[in-house]
Amino acid sequence: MMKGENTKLAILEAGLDMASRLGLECVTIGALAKAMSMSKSGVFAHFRSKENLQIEILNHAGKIFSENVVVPTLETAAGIPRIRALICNWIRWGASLTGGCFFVSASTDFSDRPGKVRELLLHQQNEWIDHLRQIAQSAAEVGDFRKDADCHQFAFDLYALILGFHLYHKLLHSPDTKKYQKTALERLLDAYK
Amino acid sequence: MMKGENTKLAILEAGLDMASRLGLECVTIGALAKAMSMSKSGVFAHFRSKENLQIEILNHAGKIFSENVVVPTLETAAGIPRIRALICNWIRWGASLTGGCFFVSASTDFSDRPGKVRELLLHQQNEWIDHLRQIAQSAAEVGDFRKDADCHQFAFDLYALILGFHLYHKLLHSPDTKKYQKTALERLLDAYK
DNA sequence: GACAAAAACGAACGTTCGTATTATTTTTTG
DNA sequence: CAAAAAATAATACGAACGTTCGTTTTTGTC
Repeated sequence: MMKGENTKLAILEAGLDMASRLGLECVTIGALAKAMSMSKSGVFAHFRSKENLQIEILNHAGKIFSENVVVPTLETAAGIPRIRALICNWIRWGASLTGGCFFVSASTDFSDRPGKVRELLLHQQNEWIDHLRQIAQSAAEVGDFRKDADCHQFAFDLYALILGFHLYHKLLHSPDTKKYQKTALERLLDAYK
Repeated sequence: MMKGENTKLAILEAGLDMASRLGLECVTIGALAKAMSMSKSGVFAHFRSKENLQIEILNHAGKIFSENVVVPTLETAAGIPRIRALICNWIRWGASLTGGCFFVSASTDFSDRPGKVRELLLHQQNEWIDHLRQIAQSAAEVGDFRKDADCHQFAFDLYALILGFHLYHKLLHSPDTKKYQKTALERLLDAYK
């Protein structure tokens, strides 16, 4: 009753990392079992289907992401400081997984795979983007951004910046990635002041 | 000698589209055979290994991409017009495949899959980014950009913009994607003038 | 320590994966 | 039109896929 929850969590942890590397679709129950030194059926029993496993990985990732990236920024002053904190946390989150940000992999992986997994991912991504919009909104309210700043546009701009960082960092291994990201962020913030 | 080349090209065409949807790793010889109404072994014979198939899809995509996206812009005046033409062509290229830009899928798919495929992809992406840098360079030379514009930075900025467009368009199906992209592009170009 | 519940296991199911070998068709060429 | 060559199909292989089942081990409770 207790043991079960622990191993399940450990499986999700391993599954999340594997998904960050190979994509959510390529997380295999057999490989997961091998990584956990468990039997295939032992792993399977926790989820009862692969779709369920994917959904639980998605939810687990969302929980961690919220706790480690989003929530801590609420202790930072609203406005530009909070935006900076969010980017900082996001980079740390990406670095905590072998394959980088799990949601970037999952998003490209499932953009053409209809089903419950895709629907949940879509919901999570919309929430994330809405959060980006909200922090822009509060930046406008505290005077860090113009009053008439287009916050939807800002969410797009910031997410694009993040995706660029991810590609340069994870595929190209460009040593200047951080510099590019910083420069782009400063220019972006300036544009909304 | 003739027939073979034709069917091989048709297979690559189908494989490219499948890869844009499911990712290059999930392009399966069996599924490809079904899509072509051929036998598995008939498809296999053209490539002799899956890794070869992936490499040939990658090269085929690179050829089409060069012909349809990069080369045509050389007829446009160097500078900002050429940059606009490139974005325009890139969007059309993305729309020509069911799953959107093949290289976006492939890049996230293979960023953690060592091997020849990843090496080739990396080479292609570096070439692409260098091309982005070059068109910024020529924009600086014709006076559309500042003389001291950081062209490496511009390549990063523009690619990030493209990735943002891809996500908004392909996963979120946001109806405002085009608007966001246009606004971001104008601001980006302004920043380098 | 007994006992029920929970968790993990091992074996097997049918299917699909990539690949190899062998046969048959189709196309090109002399 | 037949011979040579190329292209496709047929068949089979071992491995891995997700899943099911029945059994065994481990765990928490009285």
